Amino acid sequence: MDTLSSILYEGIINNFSALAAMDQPPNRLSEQLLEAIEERIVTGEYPPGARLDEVELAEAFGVSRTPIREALIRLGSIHIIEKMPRRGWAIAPASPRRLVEMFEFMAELEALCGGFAARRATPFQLQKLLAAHEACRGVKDPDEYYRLNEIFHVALYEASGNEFLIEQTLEMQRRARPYRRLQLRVPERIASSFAEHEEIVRTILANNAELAAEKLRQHVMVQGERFANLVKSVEKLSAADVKRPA
Amino acid sequence: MDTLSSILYEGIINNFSALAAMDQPPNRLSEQLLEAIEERIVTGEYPPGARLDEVELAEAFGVSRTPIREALIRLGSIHIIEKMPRRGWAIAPASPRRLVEMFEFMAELEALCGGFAARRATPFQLQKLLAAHEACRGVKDPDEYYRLNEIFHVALYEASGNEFLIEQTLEMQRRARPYRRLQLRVPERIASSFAEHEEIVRTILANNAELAAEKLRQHVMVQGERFANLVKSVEKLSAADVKRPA
DNA sequence: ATTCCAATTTATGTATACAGAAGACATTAA
DNA sequence: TTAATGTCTTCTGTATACATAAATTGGAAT
Repeated sequence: MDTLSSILYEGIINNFSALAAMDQPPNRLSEQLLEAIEERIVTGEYPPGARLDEVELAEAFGVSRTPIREALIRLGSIHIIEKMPRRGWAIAPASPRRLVEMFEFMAELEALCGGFAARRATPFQLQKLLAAHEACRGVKDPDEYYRLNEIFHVALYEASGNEFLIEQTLEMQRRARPYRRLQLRVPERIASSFAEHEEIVRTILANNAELAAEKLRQHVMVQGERFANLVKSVEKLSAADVKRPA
Repeated sequence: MDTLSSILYEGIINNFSALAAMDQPPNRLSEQLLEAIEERIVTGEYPPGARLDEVELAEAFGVSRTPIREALIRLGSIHIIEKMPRRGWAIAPASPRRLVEMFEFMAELEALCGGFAARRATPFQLQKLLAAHEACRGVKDPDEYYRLNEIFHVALYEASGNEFLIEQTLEMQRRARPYRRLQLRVPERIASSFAEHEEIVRTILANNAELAAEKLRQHVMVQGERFANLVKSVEKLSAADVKRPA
């Protein structure tokens, strides 16, 4: 399906000599497995409630249980899956409620970044933010805009000047990304998104922390516009695919 | 030292037959190792910056690398330790700046919880919050107050009603714990802390989200009162204890 | 003497083997 | 027919063995 899967598939064929050798800078078969499994969870290939059997997964990916275990443990640590006693791992149901809470939290983190940025951003950071914003101007292609949009947001985080906050927000962004994928990226949204960015940048440049925070909260949550859709789709997905919650 | 260590020690002596058999309901040697290692980190036995070598730990606890690895991976997932490429695991070193950023972030999370609690807490949650607050009344012993204080704050998180936020804040609390150790807990602080709690609870009960958030920000950051001390001591500590940053 | 290359050692990730406990299934007895 | 007990199979956790990549050290050459 994606490059990751094909790499892994390649690995199976080559009995992993290729994969093991391929390991560029970032080693970690388990890392790739983590992402692969996360991907499958998010796409619904492994639906909420489904069991994740170590042996099955190991066979499916053509690896031993060890890296699978590692990946599962890490997925468990970020609460994407849960371990039931003697029942193995299961995908934590991504309830609509949880998604809302997650995005609400994300919105607050971004608001925090915006507020800090308005108060403390250095000229250099503001310059980068502005540049990232300008790079979005006139972009029509949704995928391209999506990419540049992420860069803009990262620039915003960095303008907060709090390394710790930046790390945390980046991680949240990563965690939320799988679910964002479900969102329809309609072209009409691009214009309004860009307009909101514009306002946000202005507000930050004007050192209006409160307003910047509020605008960012709105901006992230406006995804709630299509959020209803997202939640609905997940709801259907859950209702349809769950075999038995048992 | 603690029961956990002694259990593990017992296990070493008995070549783990005892331990393996002891495994009441919650098996998991790795779980115990996780707690044991975290304990040692929190108490400062493994200070910030220290390396955690898999084989050393395995030998120290008399177990194989596997459960140690599992524990380390989990500690890494919650950012209590970090894995440096080819340098093994290490307890995240705490520069004064990073500590400030961390507590600032923590303060914002708590403020968030407080704000949400003021807006949405259920009567039951408020009741629990109030109970946790009352439990602190009149407590003189710093350690005991510290313990009850944590319970109060957890009750606050839970009153936010956002599961995701709760998880995140609890994780941050856990993450910050190793560094809190450095704080001097002076008895005089107890009274003012309690008074602040009192105000916070009142404000939340009055549904004043903005003010509750602000008071919590202050409350957590007042640790900044002794924060200067903390930072200073860490600064000295860093200067003195670090062998070579390499 | 300094630098570069090679070789040996160490560390880290993965595979596999093993053990113990829990659950399931079947058989027997009441 | 149902319940209980015993066995067998499966599953999960831990240990160990192995392979590879990186780092360090030593030697040689410039």
